[in-house]
Amino acid sequence: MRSTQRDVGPKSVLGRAFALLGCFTVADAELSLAEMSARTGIPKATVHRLVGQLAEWGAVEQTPAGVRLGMRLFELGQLAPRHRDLRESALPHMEDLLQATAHTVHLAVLDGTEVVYLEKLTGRGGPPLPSRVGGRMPAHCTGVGKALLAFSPTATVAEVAGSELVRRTPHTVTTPAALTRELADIRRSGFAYDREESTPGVVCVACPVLGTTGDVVAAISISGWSNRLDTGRVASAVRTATLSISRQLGAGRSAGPRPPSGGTASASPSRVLR
Amino acid sequence: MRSTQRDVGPKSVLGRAFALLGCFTVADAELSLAEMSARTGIPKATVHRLVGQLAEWGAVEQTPAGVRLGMRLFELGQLAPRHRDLRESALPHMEDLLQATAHTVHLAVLDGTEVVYLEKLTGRGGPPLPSRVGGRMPAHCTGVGKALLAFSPTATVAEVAGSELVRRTPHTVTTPAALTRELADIRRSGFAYDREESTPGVVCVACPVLGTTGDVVAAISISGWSNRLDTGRVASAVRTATLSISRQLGAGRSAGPRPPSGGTASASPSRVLR
DNA sequence: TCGGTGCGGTCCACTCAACGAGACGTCGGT
DNA sequence: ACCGACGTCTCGTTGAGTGGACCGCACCGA
Repeated sequence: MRSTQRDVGPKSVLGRAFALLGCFTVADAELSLAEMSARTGIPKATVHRLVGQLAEWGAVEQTPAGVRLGMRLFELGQLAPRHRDLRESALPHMEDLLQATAHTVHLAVLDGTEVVYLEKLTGRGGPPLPSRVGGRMPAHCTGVGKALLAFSPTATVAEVAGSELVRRTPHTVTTPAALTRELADIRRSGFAYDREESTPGVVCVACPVLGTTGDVVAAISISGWSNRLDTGRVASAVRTATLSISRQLGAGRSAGPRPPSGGTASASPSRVLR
Repeated sequence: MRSTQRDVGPKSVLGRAFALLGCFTVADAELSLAEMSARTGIPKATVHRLVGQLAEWGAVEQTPAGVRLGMRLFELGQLAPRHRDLRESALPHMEDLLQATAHTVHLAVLDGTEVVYLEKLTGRGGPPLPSRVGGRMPAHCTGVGKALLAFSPTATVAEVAGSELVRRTPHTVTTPAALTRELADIRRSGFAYDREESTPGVVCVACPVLGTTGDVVAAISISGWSNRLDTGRVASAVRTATLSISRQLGAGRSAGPRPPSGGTASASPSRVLR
């Protein structure tokens, strides 16, 4: 056997450093130097030195048991504008939704062909969901993902349609044609549904959050057991929340409206969503 | 004038990269290459190259207007174990506190002589607070900070007492003696109060969250206007929440109880907090 | 008690990745 | 047309980074 690594990672210091940080996952919160060396293919002497520098700055912490991600990364991550501005505006409304419906509320943005969850308020007695703040899911099989795609530039949609549409449940949309059709529906109605497409027995409704220039910046959803959550009933609450947030986002400073660089798939998202 | 910089930053690539990332603050969410160069003292050609590498990995994003922190940092930051485990256990209880009292709820940990806020649920109509998720405050003038210090190893307390106790309001505790005295009170009662010591007109109650081995890992507080929040009334609710969280933390996997390496200031935190 | 094993940590001569002064094209303001 | 400020790119130089080898230690089964 030729060992499990063989990254022969990037030659740049930064590339190596990021490779080391990338070793950590939810399951592997704490690793030994030797393990990091094995995973990245970086010689242990180098790992030792790099980890030392990372620790000096607070990106990782050295514990008796090994190395783990440090607080400084968390602090820095919280400064990421895409996250900060949205969370600030959205959180109160998300809390309202949680109180009103008692179901799990998600806030997510699109990144490539995946969604990244920025916030998650878990409802009591809701289903265990694979989502996690800072976690990723394929866009095509989630409510938030479809809400985001429906109002995204055609290029973005094409990228997703061109990628493999992984089947996660029997109900997952797995053909580009079906996806395109559904996105058109979402554009018309303003609502995206996930009918047990990402997790069996779980449904959700999602609505897009529009920025000042009318482009999608995020999406919010409510999820719950398919037999206990009436998506039609809570849909308007979700839309109300997203509209409030969109309006609030206008108040934030923005470096002037950016030119609509890539034709949006819809005629005018703000029209149908008024 | 000799320019405002003069960092002559670390010679290591990582040091420079971190210096660049450190340029960003809440106020400066988006910077130009030239500005980053000026602030760090790194030649612009180097900044250009490093930012390119950082962007390649997603640590920063290059927009037409400049450079800003990227999503990848947020994602990584969410994996920091100290944050993740705590948030998972604490958030539901924090939501309960918010619903029950309608006041702002904080979750924070100690880092050096400062506290870092891990979570903040803002109550309706509460005072505008300087705290922010991922933000820092001096430990000696906040409720959470004192709750954390009271049950921290003596070395930690000494470090804080030895540092300058910045006066933030007329009520701020600014002498080591007064601080030590108050910490003893907190150890006895299990409650830490902030009586307009960090922000004028704002009070708060805080309780420590204990880990499996009985050492403090975090603190939770409720804050509000001094004339509208009866700290004595909500104190027991905070304690109940922190006790629940402490118990829940035991359920998480931990690499075996670590030996109590540094004598704790209190006789036995878990006794008084039972 | 003793060799084997895997760990974190250290050393040091080599070398190539990182460096940065400088040149260039392009804006936007005057 | 001029200027200044910016992002970008080039290229000869060099020292920061490298990694094979080694050390001391803790643990474990023989």
